[in-house]
Amino acid sequence: MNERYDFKEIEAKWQARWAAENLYKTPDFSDRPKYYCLEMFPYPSGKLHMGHVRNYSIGDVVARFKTMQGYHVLHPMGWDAFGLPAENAAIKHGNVHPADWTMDNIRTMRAQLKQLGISYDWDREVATCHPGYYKWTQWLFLQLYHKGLAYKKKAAVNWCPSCATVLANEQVKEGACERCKTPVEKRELEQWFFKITAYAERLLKDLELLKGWPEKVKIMQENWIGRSEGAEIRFKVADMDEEIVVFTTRPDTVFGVTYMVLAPEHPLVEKLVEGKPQSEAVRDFVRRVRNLNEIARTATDVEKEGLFTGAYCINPLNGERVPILVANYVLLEYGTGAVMGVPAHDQRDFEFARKYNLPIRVVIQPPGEELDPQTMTEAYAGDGVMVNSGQFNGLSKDEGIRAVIAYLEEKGLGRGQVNYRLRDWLISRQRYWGAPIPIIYCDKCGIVPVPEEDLPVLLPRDVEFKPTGQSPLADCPEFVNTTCPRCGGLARRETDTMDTFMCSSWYYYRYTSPREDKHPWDRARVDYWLPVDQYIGGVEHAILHLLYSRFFTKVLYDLGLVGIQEPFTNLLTQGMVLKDGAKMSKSRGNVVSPEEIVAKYGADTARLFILFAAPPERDLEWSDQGVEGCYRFLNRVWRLVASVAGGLLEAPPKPAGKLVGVNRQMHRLIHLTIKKVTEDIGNRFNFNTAVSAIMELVNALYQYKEVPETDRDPAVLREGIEHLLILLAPFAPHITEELWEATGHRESIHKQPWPAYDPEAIVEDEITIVVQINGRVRERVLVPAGITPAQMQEVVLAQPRVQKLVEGKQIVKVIPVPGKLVNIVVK
RNA sequence: GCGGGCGUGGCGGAAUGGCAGACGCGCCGGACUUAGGAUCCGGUGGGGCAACCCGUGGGAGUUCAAGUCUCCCCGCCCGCACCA
Repeated sequence: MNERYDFKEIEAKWQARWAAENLYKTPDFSDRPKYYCLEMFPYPSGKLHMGHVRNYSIGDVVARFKTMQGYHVLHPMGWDAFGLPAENAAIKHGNVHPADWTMDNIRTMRAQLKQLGISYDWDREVATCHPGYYKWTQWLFLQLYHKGLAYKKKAAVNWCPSCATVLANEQVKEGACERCKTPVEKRELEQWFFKITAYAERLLKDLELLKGWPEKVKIMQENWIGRSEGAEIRFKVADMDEEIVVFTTRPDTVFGVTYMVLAPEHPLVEKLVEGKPQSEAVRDFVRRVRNLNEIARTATDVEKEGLFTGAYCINPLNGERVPILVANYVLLEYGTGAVMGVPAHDQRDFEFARKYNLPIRVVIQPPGEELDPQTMTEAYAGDGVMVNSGQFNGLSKDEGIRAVIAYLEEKGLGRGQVNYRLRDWLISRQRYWGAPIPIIYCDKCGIVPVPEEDLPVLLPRDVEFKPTGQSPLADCPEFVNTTCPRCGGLARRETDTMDTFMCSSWYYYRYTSPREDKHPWDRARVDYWLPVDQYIGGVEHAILHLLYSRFFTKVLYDLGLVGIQEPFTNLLTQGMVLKDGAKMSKSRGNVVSPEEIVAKYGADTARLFILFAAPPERDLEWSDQGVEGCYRFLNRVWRLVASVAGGLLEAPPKPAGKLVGVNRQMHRLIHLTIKKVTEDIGNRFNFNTAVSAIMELVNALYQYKEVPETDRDPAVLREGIEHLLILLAPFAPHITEELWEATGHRESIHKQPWPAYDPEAIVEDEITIVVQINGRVRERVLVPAGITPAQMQEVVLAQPRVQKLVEGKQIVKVIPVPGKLVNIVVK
């Protein structure tokens, strides 16, 4: 065999052979237990970046490992292929069509994935921009529509002026567009929504089922859903036939209400100020606040500002007249857009009241303390006893909450209420490169869904991509003009397309039957493969994609289309790939391209480094020298195996009889390594320590090779080399396959069963135990392995060195830890 | 502000409450060599000639024993952010 490790030749050779032999093709069903290993599919942005390489290397180790363990593994790949960058490229360069741009990128990135040697079943590849796929995205939209879960409404929505489209709440980070960081604006638009809020409680509750998800992701979703319990209370407006409904988590403090605040956009504001001397000032204020963008509007450090409307409302519990104000700190979108002001027991109300000299009334007295509104420096939100609250005096906070709610319900003044921060999912996008929303508007019949047999509603190819703020499809008469499916009259198509998160909310079902054309998927196959056993991807999708996918799955369950309630049993969120302590980015100029690394060192080195440099959840610091180290290691493996490849298979596959000395030690290490690598991959996904165990095995095999041939057992050497290759195979599939062949094996290493360690092999006759005196290591003793704690103690105390050290001291206690150490406590 | 995570050699990182620093990088020394930035072997937390002592962000505590558990503090990272 070749003296040199020629990765270029080897990797090309095996990639071609694997493809020719369909090594990674997955039959639809099998008697073996199934395992669905899925990595988040990429947006085809151009070329792979290191984050992709990390994601897919991790997934590949898991898929290969599970396959070798005997599972029937589904490991597919596809493309989240609709989206803005394609369209932006078309706008920028003029002559490139988003479809062509996308397909070019897919070709490039598919080739790159193949170069990495990832074990995908490419026959199952899907692309969300393919009509055969988005037909079913549209079909699913219709199912939601028929179920009343897709609806159109006019609302103040997040508008990104740079992307020239609306965004879902989830796509707004710190008041700015998640994609381009442009501050978002509010626009009143009529848009399509999915009623995800109808599933808020289930999405929250079922987080408990997700035992295999990181706590962090579950907490983020929990916070995002933002459940809070309280009450809705109705305040009558004085001298007017109107009422203001507030949501509060503290109905026990209603007697402490000293004012009422409305959001500037609250629909009642105009009515309240009409004809009042305050009207102009209030209108000015509302206008000013509305013109601010989200960042300026919602930053916490913004000074609270408010104005009196001139109107009053009536506290339903004590009949008091309280002034109604408008203020910038009240949000229309949350609760009812109105807040009762209880300065004594809410910090925001407290600050606001101090600023505007509004009265502060204590209605909860903390234990062992007397709150005085004059001297208070902050609101008291804790538990205590109700005071100044009429019939409720003397109750605790929690008793008060229950009692007030009961009273409100009895008198018809309000009711207990659960509120969520989660809003409905806005799915309309004023862009071209997405799945058209399958809806037709007819002057006679109104909103008419496209009949299922007319799907897909195809995207027209020739469209002008001007970013005008409305969908480019609106300027395409051939697309817009149609006939009403109901009355046959002239009608217009919906021109907005769907949020691409809709496309990615169901792709993991499609992989099971990617070319099915009568249904979105084959039910038997979905029932067989789903849920995904292991999902792997970046934590940036903790809310967006993962929440939407959970929502979709629950809807599909309710529609009877799937039999599962949660799509992803186990989730692994991989850390970022950093260079010089920062995320790789073009603007920072610290990008390392996978292409260059693969060209210089090969795919096996690239994969190995990425898996070795850090555990998968943690951020990974890129190191060129670290890559060199992994390359050196593979060369070392190459030379080791090359030096013994010749007659390796002439030895028996495993040693027979009782082994002694170096042979026994080597045999033992082989099995310890099998144990460690199996546990590190299988139980904890600690690939870095698995690799280091394999490195130790290689170091030991080098030593063993130097042992004179007369003292060496060729069966042990064979066992060591073969297991080294098998254990390394999921990490470095090409070099191990080549060496496997070079040592005389006929069948692919990737079809070999994962080895089990022999418990007999790892037992020891003698062990070294540590002797501590007052917790400090003072001696080591070699003892028989089966020694009892009492014997351990005896042996240790008999050691001359121990006797010397405890001489003249009193032994207070001796603690033997079986098989490990003995600690002697002396005074 | 709230929630979560992290802090260990020169660096990436190992350590079911039981020998801190596995493995790799870097560095130092040696071997081979005309030469090597290839390869192989050895060394490598700090102090001390040594016995020993000191060391896991800082401080306290629990324990025979703490990187690991508890409390307080400091620093960095991530998420949410006036959510009533």
